[in-house]
Amino acid sequence: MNAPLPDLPSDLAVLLPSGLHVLCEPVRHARGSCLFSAGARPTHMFHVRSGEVTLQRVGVDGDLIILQRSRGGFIGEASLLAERYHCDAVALVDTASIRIPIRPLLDALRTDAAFAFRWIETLNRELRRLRLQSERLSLKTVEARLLHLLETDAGPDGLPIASGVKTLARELGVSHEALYRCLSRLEDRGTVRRADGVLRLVGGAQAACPR
Amino acid sequence: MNAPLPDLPSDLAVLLPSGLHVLCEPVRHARGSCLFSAGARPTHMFHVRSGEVTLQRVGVDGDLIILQRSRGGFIGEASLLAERYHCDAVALVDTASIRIPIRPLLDALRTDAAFAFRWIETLNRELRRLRLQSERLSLKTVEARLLHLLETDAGPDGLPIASGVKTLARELGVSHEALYRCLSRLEDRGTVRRADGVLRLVGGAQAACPR
DNA sequence: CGTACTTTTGAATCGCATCAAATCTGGTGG
DNA sequence: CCACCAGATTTGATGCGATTCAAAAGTACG
Repeated sequence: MNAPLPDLPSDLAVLLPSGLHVLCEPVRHARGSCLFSAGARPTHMFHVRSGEVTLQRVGVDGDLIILQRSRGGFIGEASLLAERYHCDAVALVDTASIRIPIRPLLDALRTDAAFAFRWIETLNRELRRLRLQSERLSLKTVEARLLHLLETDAGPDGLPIASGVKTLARELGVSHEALYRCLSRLEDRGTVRRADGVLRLVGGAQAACPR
Repeated sequence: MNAPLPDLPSDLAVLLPSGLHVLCEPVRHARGSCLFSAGARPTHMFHVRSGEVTLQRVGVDGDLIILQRSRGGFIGEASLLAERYHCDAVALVDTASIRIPIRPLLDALRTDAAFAFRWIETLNRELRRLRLQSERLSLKTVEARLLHLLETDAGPDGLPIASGVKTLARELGVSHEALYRCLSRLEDRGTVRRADGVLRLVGGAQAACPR
């Protein structure tokens, strides 16, 4: 009975079949709140519009592992078919998302081949991103990992780090002290510039990195 | 014009629509040969039946990075929609696969919603596997990474390492020397047993690892 | 039998984790 | 407005684990 949302963003409007448009709901998440928690049964799929969300899990020793950081796009696509979430989704800053109920989403995927194909394209992008993350984590030094992230993940405006360097450190799988030291070294050397919440690679100094 | 293959394995026969069955071709790859190479245009999708294949890429410094190791299942799902392969697929041992031409596969995905949905399930499994790999690579010690791999990737018969420990080392993102040392330490301690090409965790000694 | 590769052990070095402490920051309440 | 607190940022010192280089022993294969 919702009125059609005039503000459903165009990327989502194109991706989703029109039957689902009316089921989309904008949601706001305060900094620190969970979009969902490990163990819960998935009922909604979230599409992050603004803000920042991490998928994280508490490791064996109580240390926090960041599986994914998202500043836009779907979060937890892999949970679409799962019985339970395998990790927490936490808003690191105030975040806006659009949520879609999973049941109708699944029904649409089962019956609408064109939509299913667009979803496959989405999943493929996600696969490539995860490949890059694995590649990044297999690098051995903090500097190499950071540069790899800047080369593969930063937009033309650089890499937003509104949620702080400590989060970035966990995403790179290093201690925040090591990352702070690496950052000032790179700044001294002029390779990287840091300004109000954005990291930027300076110059074409980018070490050639395939794709 | 091929005769229907009497030996199309049942998992593939169930996944693929019958129209594609006749297009499937068994292929054999000698140890060391490439199923495909970075830069080439994807024409076929490969499903590994036996043997072992890695997706690998040469890093900036000429070091080899293993993106994925497969002992069965599709290889390079993410390349289905790509213009070019982004990495090499190399047979580490003599390998048998079934290859399917991509064009008809894409056509089927576009029009057959049920098949597209089964493909989405396949991609979701792949996503979860890659998440586990990222989680593994964010662990800091060789021992933790190896145990994580054994807990998440080993079957009831243990983990086959027919292709050698050096490959395993690269998959874990560590030097082979470090892995050899770690292995003998774990064997001395009785945590792990190594026998003709198979690694096995001994006892219920598994450090509780979620999923 | 020789070649190529893997497996194994040793020793030196390096980078990072860790612990500790000081400074800076934004936000809250008196 | 100021005092205060929690968290982020920064710097320093220490130890550990992994990398790296080196070399020897084992193994498969032609």
